[in-house]
Amino acid sequence: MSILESPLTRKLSTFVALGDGDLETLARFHRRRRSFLPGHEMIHEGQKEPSVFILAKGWACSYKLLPDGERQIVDFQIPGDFLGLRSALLRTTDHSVEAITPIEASEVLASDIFEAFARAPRLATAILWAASRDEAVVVEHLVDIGRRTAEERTAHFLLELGARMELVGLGDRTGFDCPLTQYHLADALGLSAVHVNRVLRTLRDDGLLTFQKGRVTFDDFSRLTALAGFDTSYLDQDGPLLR
Amino acid sequence: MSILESPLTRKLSTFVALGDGDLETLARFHRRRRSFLPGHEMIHEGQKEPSVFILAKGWACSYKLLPDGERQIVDFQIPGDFLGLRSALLRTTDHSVEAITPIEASEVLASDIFEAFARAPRLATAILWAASRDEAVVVEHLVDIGRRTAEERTAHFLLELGARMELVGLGDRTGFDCPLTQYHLADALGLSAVHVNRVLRTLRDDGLLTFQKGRVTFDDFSRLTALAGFDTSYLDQDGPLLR
DNA sequence: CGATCAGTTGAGAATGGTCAAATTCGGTGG
DNA sequence: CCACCGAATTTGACCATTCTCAACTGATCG
Repeated sequence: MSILESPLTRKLSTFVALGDGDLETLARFHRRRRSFLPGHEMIHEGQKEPSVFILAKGWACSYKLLPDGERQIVDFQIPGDFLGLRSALLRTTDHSVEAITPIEASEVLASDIFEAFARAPRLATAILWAASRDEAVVVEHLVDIGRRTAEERTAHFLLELGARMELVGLGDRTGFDCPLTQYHLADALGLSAVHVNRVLRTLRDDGLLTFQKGRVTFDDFSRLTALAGFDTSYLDQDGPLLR
Repeated sequence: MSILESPLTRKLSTFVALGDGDLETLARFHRRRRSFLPGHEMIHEGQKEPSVFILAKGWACSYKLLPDGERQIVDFQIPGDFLGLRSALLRTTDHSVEAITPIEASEVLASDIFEAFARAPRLATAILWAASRDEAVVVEHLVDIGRRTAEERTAHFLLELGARMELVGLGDRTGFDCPLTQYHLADALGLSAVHVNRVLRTLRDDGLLTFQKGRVTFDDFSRLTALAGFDTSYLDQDGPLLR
């Protein structure tokens, strides 16, 4: 795959048009190709040397574990997303990242990123934009868990994933392929797996959304966005690409 | 107050020792002093021109409102914190910020920050560190709401605020002055104000923590941290300043 | 063909919400 | 100094969302 069609390039281009120098620097990020199997813990909480990856293929999740063994999934990462970027500057990594599917990723050294900041300011801005957007996603996730009912929350979260998949060309408003289990959803949404199951059932029975056999189908997109109160503006992705 | 004793300088110095050039650039951030009264909405969700402030005195909160009028507070800002930094690169601001107490702050232009990146790379790194730390705080807040019980959550949240206050010289492990109402806490913790009241009561009755008359008192710091499972490492503040 | 893992369903319990009514407390004006 | 006001806090009674435990189904895989 050429750098021009990579999910990350596609995503960053939503924000700024990248020049040849930017693309060249970006290509240099992709020299250390690595593969991981499902379940592999790519980044460990407490790690002293930060690792940063760019996800090219597959899904991962970042999470924190509590003393009692409970898990909170902070976010899922899809192609084009950075893994571990936030911890690049912290002296110890504050979360873990696990491969959900088989993964192909590029390992990036923190020093490569800092060099890029000096060499390709346009690209640097785009990377900071991606980081800001990732944080906006986490903030909206916080709102999901804090103030939305289980149904609104589930609908909102899956709509967001759909919008993010669409941005990298892996989905549209009919739905997207989704390798998550109901346990993953439960740990992300702060619910029990049993309750997630019941919520998915009522959403399906109401003709709103189907989560089955590795695919999320938006059965009634407009009623679903209304139920969830979903407004894409926080994703800041209605840019050059879409308009 | 000299730039050397400002809460922000104190905080950033935890991460790197700033040189004269850095301090000079930092001083230049403080040219536009502004004051706000309690309740004033300093930053509005949906705003097209981003505003960034550095908080010198007082407390603020960043939040999002839902269609049904419910509010989720994302974070409280205390002296030394940035307001609106995350939105500096997004094309429309994704949250609002309101003054809780009377506030003194410096307004910073996004362009000033970018200039600083070119001119004072050490300072730039420190600012990115502060932004990463802010995000780590939001992530831990997500864990609070998603996977901790109301009591653990309340204890953890107040312990975190205490640690942050300590970093800027406004608190210690006996407690800190805190202008929040129980409604603020409720909107931050994803609980009802009534339940927050009950939780605070049991924490007080158990001799763990007192939240009263504008002050949070840690009555039994070690039992409290044990209950909350509080580990400061995500705050990444055990740096030059403290050891 | 067992074993394992994801998904389903039911019943009862618990955490936290809602509604409504005090009570306290810091001001403010008389 | 005192009466009063509004905001914040407190408490009780009842309700509902969500959890836990437990059992059962169905698909996949060596």
